[in-house]
Amino acid sequence: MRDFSRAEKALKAEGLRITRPRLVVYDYLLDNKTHPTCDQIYHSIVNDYPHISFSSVYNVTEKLSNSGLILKLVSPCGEMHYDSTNCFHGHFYCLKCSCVLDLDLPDVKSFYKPISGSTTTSITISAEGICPMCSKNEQVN
Amino acid sequence: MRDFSRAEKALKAEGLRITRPRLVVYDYLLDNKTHPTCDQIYHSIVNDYPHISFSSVYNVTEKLSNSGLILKLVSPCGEMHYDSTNCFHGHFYCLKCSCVLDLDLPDVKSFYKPISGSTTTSITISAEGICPMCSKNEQVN
DNA sequence: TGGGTAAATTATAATCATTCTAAATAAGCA
DNA sequence: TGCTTATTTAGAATGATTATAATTTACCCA
Ligand SMILES: [Mn+2]
Ligand SMILES: [Mn+2]
Ligand SMILES: [Zn+2]
Ligand SMILES: [Zn+2]
Repeated sequence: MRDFSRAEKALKAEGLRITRPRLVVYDYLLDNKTHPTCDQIYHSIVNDYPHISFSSVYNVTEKLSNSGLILKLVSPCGEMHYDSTNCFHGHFYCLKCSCVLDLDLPDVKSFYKPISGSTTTSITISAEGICPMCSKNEQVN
Repeated sequence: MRDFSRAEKALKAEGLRITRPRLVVYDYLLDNKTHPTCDQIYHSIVNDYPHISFSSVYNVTEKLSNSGLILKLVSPCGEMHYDSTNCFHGHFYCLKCSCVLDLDLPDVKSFYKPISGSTTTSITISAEGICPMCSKNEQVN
């Protein structure tokens, strides 16, 4: 059994009920900064927690992202990835292996000018291309 | 019958075959800067061109975006929108009415530092929130 | 100008990530 | 401990997009 204390603390701080699916999914995201999809989360945790359902992974990621504990990212092909690093940063999407990498970016508010009369909830900066690993493999082939 | 000369010229310049679906879809996008989805494009043009198929709208937008004539945008909920303004600019996605608005942004290359060893194909900057129209309507209610 | 050929279109079926539904279960409070 | 309500769960449904395969068309060349 893993130590879920960090996940538990964060859930409590948000006033969310402590449940096994939430602990397992959130702890997985805290430990794995790979920006997984729900499918990847499910398959990564189902061995250690056989009773978890696909539905719960979807429900939990939805709840956690609505509460702001995690980020919900949409890839260039429209698939949803989740990220427990919830402070502002950009993402690089590899067109070959579909991996998602973090980008360090300067403060975005310095140049963002909202449309007059609009309210902005979030800003996203992303890039797509070929990741270092795939670039290396291409040279070999 | 509309004047498709601008669309035809651009298709020729890209070495693409001139077909009715391509002319109709591309001309529609040149005239309507609303960032429509394939579904919206189809329903907007089907009255004037009853023989067009859904498949063709998907095929044409795919072909035009692969050739660079149009941009393919992915919304925060993962749906694809198309834009005949193919130079760099950002987009604002309204969470209420799902409209997509253009954002003027400074040159992005000034602050983007690619991950070492990676190749970048494109950079995207987007914001989400409530558009001016929806903000105004909210005040009334 | 009229085939020939590869490309594009079309209708339809298939895919598949995500959402919905409703019954069973469990968290948290008194 | 028991109550109330939120959460979980399995399974079905959804819907945007993609795949398939037959028909049609663009356009090159003789
Ligand atoms: Mn990240
Ligand atoms: Mn635009
Ligand atoms: Zn890669
Ligand atoms: Zn709006």
